[in-house]
Amino acid sequence: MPRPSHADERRRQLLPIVASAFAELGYRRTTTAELAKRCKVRENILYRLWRDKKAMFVASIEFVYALSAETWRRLLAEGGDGKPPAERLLQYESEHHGESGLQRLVFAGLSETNDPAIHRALRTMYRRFHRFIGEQITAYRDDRRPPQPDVGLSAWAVIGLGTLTSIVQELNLLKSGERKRFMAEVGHLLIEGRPAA
Amino acid sequence: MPRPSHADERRRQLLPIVASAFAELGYRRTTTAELAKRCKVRENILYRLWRDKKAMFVASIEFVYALSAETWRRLLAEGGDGKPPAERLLQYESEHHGESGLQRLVFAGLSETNDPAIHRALRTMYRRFHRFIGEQITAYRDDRRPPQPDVGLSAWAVIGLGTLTSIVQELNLLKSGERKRFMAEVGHLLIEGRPAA
DNA sequence: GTATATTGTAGGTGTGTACCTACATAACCA
DNA sequence: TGGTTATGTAGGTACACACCTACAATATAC
Repeated sequence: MPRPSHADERRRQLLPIVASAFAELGYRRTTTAELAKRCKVRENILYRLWRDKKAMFVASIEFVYALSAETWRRLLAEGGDGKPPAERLLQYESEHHGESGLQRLVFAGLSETNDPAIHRALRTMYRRFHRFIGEQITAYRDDRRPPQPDVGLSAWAVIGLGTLTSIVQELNLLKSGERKRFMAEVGHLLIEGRPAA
Repeated sequence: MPRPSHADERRRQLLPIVASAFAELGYRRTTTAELAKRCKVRENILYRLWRDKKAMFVASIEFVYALSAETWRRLLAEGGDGKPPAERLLQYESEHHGESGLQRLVFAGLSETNDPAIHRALRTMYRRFHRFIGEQITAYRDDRRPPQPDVGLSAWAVIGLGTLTSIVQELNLLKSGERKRFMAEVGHLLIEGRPAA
């Protein structure tokens, strides 16, 4: 029998490179030639690992989200000297926002394609994202002080907060310190239902 | 003397068509050929009105924002049977969100280009947007009930709310009714600093 | 009417790009 | 060792796209 295929492993090796290219350049400007160059392989090797460019993009979305979620889970698991988990998440994101490139992939997927497969991938990603945030908010909340806004709505709003933060960062609309304050104060308001002290 | 130039008027005629094409297709997929077709002119006529494709895009951003702001101003001016202005704005947007295509232009500008002129145009647009929303929130607030969150932060958060709503709509993540409720409840929380009754 | 500049038409051109074909090489299993 | 198949190399193709050139037509001011 012939050689066994190491395609899965190869995909795992190259996906981070592919994803970061898409996040940096968007969908259209990320040419398959550029991808090949960054991966240090020939184009048609990429085409042996994924059916087409679209499939590379979809895989990138899934990869980047999985990576982010994993990072957050680790952060939350490492035990937080008393601080509430959702607040730690927000603080972490206010310092590392944009690093994963997730938002840039979303913008690219929304504006550069009308592809149903890509939209499906984004939808699935957002649903997972929303559920994850919702779980953190629920875990964080203190039942003793209602009224608090609906968890589902809060979770969407927190995601929107992240999206806007990423735009604000991209366009240099707020300095780093202001951005952190924005994230912390509005985040608190959305989660707790009242302004921070 | 020769014929006078009607270029300004021509630009005003064509800009709505150009802008809606960019909003619908993004930057890259909006080819100059497609623009010409929709405008029912030859390509090089567009190139006589704007230096290049980038200039057409920048003009579109300015046009669409000006149009939105004008719509909101008219809405607020027409006197609102007792309702507070910011709430009417939010309600209006929850019903008409996405119609202007402003958010799609932002996504396109952010993901499909790295052009400084385009980023400058987006930055200016956001600053105006932020100031406008801030003014509405200030006008709306009731001084008798502190504590309320910082107006500047609230205004950014409201913009973020709009952005997320547009993504949610694009991806069909919430039904229309849920989207409206989201906009109303979170908007209230952001502006007033406490959940709606 | 005529000179002059604005409009409109027709057709490139050079480049970029997704994806493919043909073939050489090397790893694996019997 | 030999047969089979994964992996790598080199080059190509068909098309799409931003932008340009050359020229005809037409509207205005005198």
